[in-house]
Amino acid sequence: MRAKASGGQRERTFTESGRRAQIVDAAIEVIAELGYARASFARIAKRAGLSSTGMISYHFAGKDDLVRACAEEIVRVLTEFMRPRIDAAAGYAAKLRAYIESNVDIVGSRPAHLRALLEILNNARDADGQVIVDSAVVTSRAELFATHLRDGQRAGEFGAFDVWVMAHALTGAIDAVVGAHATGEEGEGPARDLERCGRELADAFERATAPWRR
Amino acid sequence: MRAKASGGQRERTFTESGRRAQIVDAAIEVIAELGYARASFARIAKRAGLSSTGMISYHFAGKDDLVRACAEEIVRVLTEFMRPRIDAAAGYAAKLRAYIESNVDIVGSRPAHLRALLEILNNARDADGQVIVDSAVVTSRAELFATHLRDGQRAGEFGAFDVWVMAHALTGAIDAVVGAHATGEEGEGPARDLERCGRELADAFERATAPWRR
Amino acid sequence: MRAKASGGQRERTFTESGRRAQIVDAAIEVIAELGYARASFARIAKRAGLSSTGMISYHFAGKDDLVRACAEEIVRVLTEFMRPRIDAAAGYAAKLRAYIESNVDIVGSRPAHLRALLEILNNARDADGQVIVDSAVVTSRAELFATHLRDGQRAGEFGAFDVWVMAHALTGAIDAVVGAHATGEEGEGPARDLERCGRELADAFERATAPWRR
Amino acid sequence: MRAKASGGQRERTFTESGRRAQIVDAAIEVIAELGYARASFARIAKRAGLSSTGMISYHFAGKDDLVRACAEEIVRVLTEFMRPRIDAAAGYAAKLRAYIESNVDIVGSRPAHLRALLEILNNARDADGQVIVDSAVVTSRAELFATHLRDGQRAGEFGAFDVWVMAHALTGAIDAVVGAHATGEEGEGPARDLERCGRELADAFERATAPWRR
DNA sequence: GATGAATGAGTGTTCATTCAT
DNA sequence: GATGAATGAACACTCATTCAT
Repeated sequence: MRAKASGGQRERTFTESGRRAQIVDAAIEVIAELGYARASFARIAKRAGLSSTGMISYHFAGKDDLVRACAEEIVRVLTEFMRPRIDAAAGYAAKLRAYIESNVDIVGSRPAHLRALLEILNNARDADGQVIVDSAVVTSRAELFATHLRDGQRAGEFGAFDVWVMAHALTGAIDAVVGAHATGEEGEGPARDLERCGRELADAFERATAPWRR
Repeated sequence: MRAKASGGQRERTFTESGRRAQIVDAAIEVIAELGYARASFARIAKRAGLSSTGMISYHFAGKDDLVRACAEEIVRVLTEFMRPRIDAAAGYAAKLRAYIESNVDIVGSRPAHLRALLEILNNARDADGQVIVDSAVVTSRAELFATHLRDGQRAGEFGAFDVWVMAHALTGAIDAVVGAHATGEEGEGPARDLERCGRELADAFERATAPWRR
Repeated sequence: MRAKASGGQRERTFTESGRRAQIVDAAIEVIAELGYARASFARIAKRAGLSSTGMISYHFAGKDDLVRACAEEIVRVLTEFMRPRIDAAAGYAAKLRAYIESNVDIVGSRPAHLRALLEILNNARDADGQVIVDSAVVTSRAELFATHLRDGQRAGEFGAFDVWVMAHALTGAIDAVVGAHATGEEGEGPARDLERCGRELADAFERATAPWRR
Repeated sequence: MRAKASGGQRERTFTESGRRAQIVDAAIEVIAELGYARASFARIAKRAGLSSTGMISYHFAGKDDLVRACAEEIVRVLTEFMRPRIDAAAGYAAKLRAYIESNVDIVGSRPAHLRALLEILNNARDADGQVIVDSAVVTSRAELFATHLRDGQRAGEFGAFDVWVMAHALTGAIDAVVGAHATGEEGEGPARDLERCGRELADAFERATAPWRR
């Protein structure tokens, strides 16, 4: 009787897709604003203009399912934002810079999506304490980096560092800078605009990854 | 009837200190294992071998107080581990390397402490959604970095990067590498030992921060 | 997911109104019987035939909200009982008598409502120790008296007493007589029926308020 | 081993009496300030400068016992304050006036004692919901009034009212005026000083009780 | 399809009281 | 005499989920 199980490939009616999208959007907003722990069905339903939480349970198999749907939607939106800029760049180093800069820039146009994604990646666990979306999203991001870095090394555009370490350092650094900026903590010094932050970060990793004589 | 408020300066009896320490240790373990959101008083009490959650409330003014006590204990332990190595290093660059390497190494000897600290920093908020331990710990970490980097720049050991961005990139990168290693996700390639990860990460930031010709 | 906040103007379904009324009735009974302090959600739920206290929280925003709803319901019932008799009386003195007598009589038909109201007025405070329903009910009662007395003085039906003192004396006297009668304490002497008590009290205040030569 | 059972006639050592008195004083203050429901052993112990609530349980058989001791102490103090003024008055009517006026005046010199007494009378119940101090204190007050009024009637100083009703009206009126004044609610008009309130109230009951032609 | 009332386990916290020391 | 750690029940309240309608 129930649709549920977002992993399934059942086709969805328009209204169901509409409701699902509406709920996912509301959930993303609430998670971004209140954090994962405080993002209850009740608050999400209120934000979505729904009269009861039952509606959410009706459309999603459970909280895990909803969270996964949110993560997928966020990744879709972020990718859509970053893809063109990365594609436009020529060469591994340039693509890496495009990735970093666009990832940082995104905090300006989609701050909620980014905050929500970080919340989900850091906190979402199922009843057994297992991470919910990690393998589907974050690993792929790091692995994607790793692949890119390895390819760039082979092409001679990068130096001889450990790609696994560098890939994770990269994701962590981006998230931290973005997070610190999003929470308004800008420290002393000249007002920090996003573009400059992105450029600085890209500069740092350019130096870290550039070929060098060992 | 307890002075509670960890900030207080009331002297504590031996038994009370013992119980507090016991509870803090249990809380750190539970937070590390189950994540902050699932670390309830009930679970912490069970882990500590306590008969009721009331006992925790008896020794701590509230969850916030317990969490702060955990953070302080973790920082104390981590500092104790890292301090000698950092002090032994001579020069800004060497000290930075010592910090990074010892911070990564620590995941081997105190994995729970590190995981718990990250959980707390990322998730612990009070009823109003305000971060609980940030200013006392994480900001000071980034600010400490920023100060170190700025001093190093003046001494000519570092290049002309933005210290705010670099400091946050540094903390984020360390936490990400450490976190990825702690969760057992080691990707492909040769088995990654911690020391090598620390060295690689230190290498990367050495290149990123080294003086260069603009 | 309920609009809650009894002040809200959301329309309610039939079932919801029913449940709310049912809970309010149970709460009034429990407060009257056990006193405000002992009127916990658990006891109210049991009295209302509900399976859990969560149900009460579902229909009311909190204990304060429930208590306010109780006070409103009680005032509604009491007003319904007294209004016709007061309206039927002609002149300030006669209306005062009608108020006092009907207020005392009501203890016969709605003893729980009266006891509960007194309990609420005397004890209901929020977390900060602020009175919950005072301004809405009890003050208005004393103020209403004061206005009535002042108008009666201007019309020459009452003497030259201080209206503030008299108004509070009036409310206090009514509540005390009603309370003493409700708790079954009737002292010695002939069995005291309610009507006679009301008449005696009205007589006393008639003498106290009647015009006199200073 | 334990002293306890305040009703008992065991002689007490000096320190024990001292501790008891100290606890009773603290309890009276806390009840007056926070209300009966919020006056927990923990708060009373803190106010008394005690390190644990165990101390209270050691000296009193339970909360009921402590509350009874408080009521007795309050009545003792109030009586001490009022007795001389009442004794000095000659005649039933004059004594009644002295009682009312001194009772109102007392709010100026012992506001906490009065508030605490009202809190106890209105709220203190044992586990079965039975009033704790009523028979010992409040009834005696009303009964004392009733006796006084009856004697005055026989002496021809009072009219032919029902003494039970008048006695309770009197206690209720005094408590209400005193309570309203103590909570700062003074309404409009000229600043209301206590003496004037007492005089007004005494005037009102003088008129209500004075002999009249039926 | 959709609703919203209902559930029961769970949250942190406070409570009066006990008891070994 | 006195202490303070410990207890366990109770508190109001939130949670994700279910189910008759």
